[in-house]
Amino acid sequence: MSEPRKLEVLRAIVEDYVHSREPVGSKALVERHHLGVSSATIRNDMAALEDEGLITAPHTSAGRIPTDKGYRLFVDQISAVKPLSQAERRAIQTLLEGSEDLDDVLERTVRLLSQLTNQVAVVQYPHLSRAMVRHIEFVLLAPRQVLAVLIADTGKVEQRVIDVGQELSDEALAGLRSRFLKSLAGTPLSLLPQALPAVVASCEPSRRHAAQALARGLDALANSTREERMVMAGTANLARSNVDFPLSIGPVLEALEEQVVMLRLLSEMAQDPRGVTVSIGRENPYDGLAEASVVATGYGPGSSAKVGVLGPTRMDYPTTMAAVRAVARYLSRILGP
Amino acid sequence: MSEPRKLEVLRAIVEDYVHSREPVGSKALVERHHLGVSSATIRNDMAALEDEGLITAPHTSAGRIPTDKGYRLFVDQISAVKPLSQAERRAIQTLLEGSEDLDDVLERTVRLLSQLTNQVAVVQYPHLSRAMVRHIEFVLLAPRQVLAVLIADTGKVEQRVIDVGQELSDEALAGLRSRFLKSLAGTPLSLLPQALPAVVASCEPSRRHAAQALARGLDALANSTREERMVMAGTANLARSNVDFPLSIGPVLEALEEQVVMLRLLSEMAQDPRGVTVSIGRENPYDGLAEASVVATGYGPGSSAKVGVLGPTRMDYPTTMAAVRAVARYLSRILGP
DNA sequence: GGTTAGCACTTAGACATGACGAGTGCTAAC
DNA sequence: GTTAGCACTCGTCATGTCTAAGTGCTAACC
Repeated sequence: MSEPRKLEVLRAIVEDYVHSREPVGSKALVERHHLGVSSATIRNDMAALEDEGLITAPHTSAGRIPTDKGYRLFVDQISAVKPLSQAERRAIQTLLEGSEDLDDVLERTVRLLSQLTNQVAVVQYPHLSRAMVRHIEFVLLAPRQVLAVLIADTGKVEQRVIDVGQELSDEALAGLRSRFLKSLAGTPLSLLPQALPAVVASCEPSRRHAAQALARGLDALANSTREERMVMAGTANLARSNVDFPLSIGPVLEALEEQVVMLRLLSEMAQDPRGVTVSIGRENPYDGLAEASVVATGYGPGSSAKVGVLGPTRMDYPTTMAAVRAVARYLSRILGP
Repeated sequence: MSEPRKLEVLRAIVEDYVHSREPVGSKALVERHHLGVSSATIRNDMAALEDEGLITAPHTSAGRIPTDKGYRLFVDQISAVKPLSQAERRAIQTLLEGSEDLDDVLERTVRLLSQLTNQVAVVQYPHLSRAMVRHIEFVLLAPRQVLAVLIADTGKVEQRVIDVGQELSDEALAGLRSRFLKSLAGTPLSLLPQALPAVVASCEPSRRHAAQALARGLDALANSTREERMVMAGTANLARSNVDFPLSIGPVLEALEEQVVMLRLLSEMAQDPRGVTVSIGRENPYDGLAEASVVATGYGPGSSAKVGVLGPTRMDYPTTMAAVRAVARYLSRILGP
């Protein structure tokens, strides 16, 4: 029993099953792929694959379907990269280049990716770490309430209402604003936590309290909110393939709606700097996604933010991986310097 | 055959069907509701109701289920307002009061509403019309690119990148900014289109071109983007009741994802200033929602923005309507002056 | 040793059959 | 206008049978 042929059989099973959604038997296999051996031989190979836990039979006399482990092996060792068609590349390029706003870019990206893959696409807001403070604005909403706006040189704008704990005049606030702005303009957002105390210390003691509150607010602005958000598209694709989620797509929709779940999942996926990462079925930490796979990769500076696709474990991995990788590349290029 | 009893029968059918999801027969009806007449009489009434197109029988020997028209009559004439429980009222109040940001308020609102009704909740961003310009900021991203930020007194922040068509120095831009700001601060956003030309005219001729571009940008900021967006929650509830969408929930998800469809639907729903509006099944202009109903109402200034709930036609209208109305009221109060 | 052919065995799924029950419509009596 | 009674219609469920697909195993083959 040759080891290479066994892998070839696994590959054929995965491909056929992904294509037909039906358990694939030994006979159909030798017909569709010219393996050069008889169905009986394939049966032996299949029995071996089943012993290794790579495939399984839904019932005694049905064909085999891949297990999570089988998909894993397929993805890791067997599948070949499937380059995108010229048309697809062009579609990516033209669609993404027409956008201006960051929101706009991300929105177009998910739509594109979900159409390309016929799955659910998600993209995380890019991390701010390398961005620098371009501008800071404080607006007095009420005597004690200040709207703080932080504008980064990447064109990203963050806002938050802050209760400063003491009454401030417009003039006082303007003074604070110029002090903050002078000290912090050009500071990388990642260094804000270190830089803020000095600014607070330089303020007049009578306004120290308000300055403290504002500093805390800015700190939070830099680190939280947006990068903890994501955009999503293509949930309707889940319903189309509802055969693939026997238990109903409810839990999957719940996971998608609980953005926290998705974000943790994306950030926990092993960092493979060279390519896309795949999380298959029960490998997912969240139970609702036991029948789903996530294909994701990083983009942007340091590949820190993630873009990816979610679909049934029975998914066309090579194509999906290619699409995710290509989209991430274009995305990096557009958002890049 | 008494007319009032016929309506009573329709009411009973709707209520039982909503509760049990099963066609309801004449016998079960007299048992569950003490109507004081025999099942045969009910049968006569039912036959009459069927003739009028208010109920229908899925097959010869099954009970009856309401038609869209039947639901319509039920909603318009029969259903009694079902006040929320004390606990629910408190839940609304505490949950919504803890929020600061507008985004935050809307997000909490949809979550709350979807939990309250076990349906999909949507809320449209409030219209800006009455908001006033609080602050304007221009940031030079590149020699010709300006990031314009418009801050309204409602705490809303809008941003956009504008190509000004000519090179600007930081100083020049600061000059434009202060000119815009001085003229426009306090202007209602709805009056921006009229106010902007005067500002442009007051600028130095050499910067007229840039000022024009900036004005166009601000105009767009005030009128577009956000109020054309909506927030949504509870899509997972669709899957739970997938029995109610025989054709699969795919088309419904598509409609929800195409925000344009939902926004048009919401805005086209007849403006009943005194209460919530209901659009039932095939009354919806969009085919994918032929088995769905939308319960919505306006909120905020002029009740111009909409908040609502989407679910199967087989839905508990009285409760849903009460929840939507209550949430809209709290929302108006919080966002109010 | 690996490969093949053949055959007995298992099982899901499709189909027919019949009993049952829920529900209707109609008619005649009240 | 209401009621009781009865014949009739269907959907559902349980049962049984048959077929096609596919396996596992054994014995022969190279």
